[in-house]
Amino acid sequence: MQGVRLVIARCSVDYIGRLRAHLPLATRLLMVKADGSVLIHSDGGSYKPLNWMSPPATLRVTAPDQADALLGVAETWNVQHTKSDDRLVISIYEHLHESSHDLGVDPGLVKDGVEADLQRLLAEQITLLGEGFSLIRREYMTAIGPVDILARDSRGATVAIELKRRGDIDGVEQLTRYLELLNRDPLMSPVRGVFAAQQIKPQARVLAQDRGIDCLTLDYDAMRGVDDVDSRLF
Amino acid sequence: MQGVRLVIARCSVDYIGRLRAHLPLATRLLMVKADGSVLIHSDGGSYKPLNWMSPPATLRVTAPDQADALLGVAETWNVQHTKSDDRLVISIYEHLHESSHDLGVDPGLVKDGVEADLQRLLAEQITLLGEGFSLIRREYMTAIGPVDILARDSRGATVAIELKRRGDIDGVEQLTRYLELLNRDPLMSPVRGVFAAQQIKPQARVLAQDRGIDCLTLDYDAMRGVDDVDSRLF
DNA sequence: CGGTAGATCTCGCCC
DNA sequence: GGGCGAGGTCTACCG
Repeated sequence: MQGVRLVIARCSVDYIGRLRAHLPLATRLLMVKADGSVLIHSDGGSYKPLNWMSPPATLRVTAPDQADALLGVAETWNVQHTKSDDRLVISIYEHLHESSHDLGVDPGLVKDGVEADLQRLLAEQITLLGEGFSLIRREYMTAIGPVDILARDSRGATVAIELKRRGDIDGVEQLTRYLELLNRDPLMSPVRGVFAAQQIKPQARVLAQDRGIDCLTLDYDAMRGVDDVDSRLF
Repeated sequence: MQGVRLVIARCSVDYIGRLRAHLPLATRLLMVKADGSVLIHSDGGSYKPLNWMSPPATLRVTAPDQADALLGVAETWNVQHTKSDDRLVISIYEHLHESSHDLGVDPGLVKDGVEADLQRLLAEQITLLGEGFSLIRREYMTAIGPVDILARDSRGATVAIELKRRGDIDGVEQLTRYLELLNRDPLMSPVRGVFAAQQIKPQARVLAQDRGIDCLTLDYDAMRGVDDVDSRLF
């Protein structure tokens, strides 16, 4: 099968899998995609459906059992995830609308301004950290994960930089773990830390200060302005 | 306006807000909800739309400017978030299908098996932690957040329990912060920690052990089996 | 309103 | 496939 199928129906829904969830009888939009995934939307909420089944899955439509038939169920949709025990059971009481549409393959979303872009720009403009700074490398791998940026300051000391769009307490914990590890290496030690983000929350700033970590607030628009115009995505 | 509007159209999309994102020309499903929110779905992916605008928002349809008109744009949708500068611009090249449906208010999802349920069960079955354990209280508030469960062991010592469905390294960090704080209170100290989860990842277990935190794996189905049948949701 | 933490998180990368 | 981190995270809850 190909394309997306749209159904408006009065239905109730039960999900059994990582947890259990139930939707009482109401009119909803059911979206069935080609990969067997199903989304159940109401009029409202955000982009997250009320309930759903992730792909890959298979939809099997059956007649309701006698008990359900007596309650007014017209047909039962069994949506079974292909790789797990996750299951969605949709009881259709009334079919109000139905249509199918072939959309074709989507070229996909192009993003600009995510953490990776910020990292690229800061690596290019490493002297934002201070005069005489030089880049050692981005995504410096360690046993417990990658350090966003490793640099050298004007006196030759190593600096580990943790980069966030929004600087939260978790980011400080993350950088702390990296610093602990890096400072165990006598060839690397002493390594100091810089917590750089577009916005740093007060509590994160306090925790960073408490641990001797410097904070740096970044202006993405200004950094992008410095960047070569040709390298922009659009 | 009321109800959900479904449009199949050849379109391109630009989002400008917390970041920038672009969708090249392709055929997609546009879902416009009563609160002005818009979802842009392709045939594939999971429940997350390719692009979207969260409510509350307003949709304003205009004629394309001359440049866009020459490129084949039939109409331009401006979706403006009501409370921020977030904006979605949808360029409609071809309207392939259109329908509107009144869904009414949804009664909403009923869940069973989330962390709150696990917490309630563990509080009721506190001796799962060991013989002679007694509950002090759930959601014990501190300045840095709530401790999931505070209990007393058979020797009268205080135990802080951090509960997760999936025990990750972050949960151990979280519990460590709580223990640090609680142990600063001489009336409370010494407080030891227990990290309880349905599944505990190896790295989290190692970190917990390193910090003198006990780990406990929980069997939700067994715990629910012990629970009074009448208290179940469905 | 900000801070904290959960989520059927989803998504993407890299080992 | 598992582990790890980002996300326009979103969402609920509590101060």
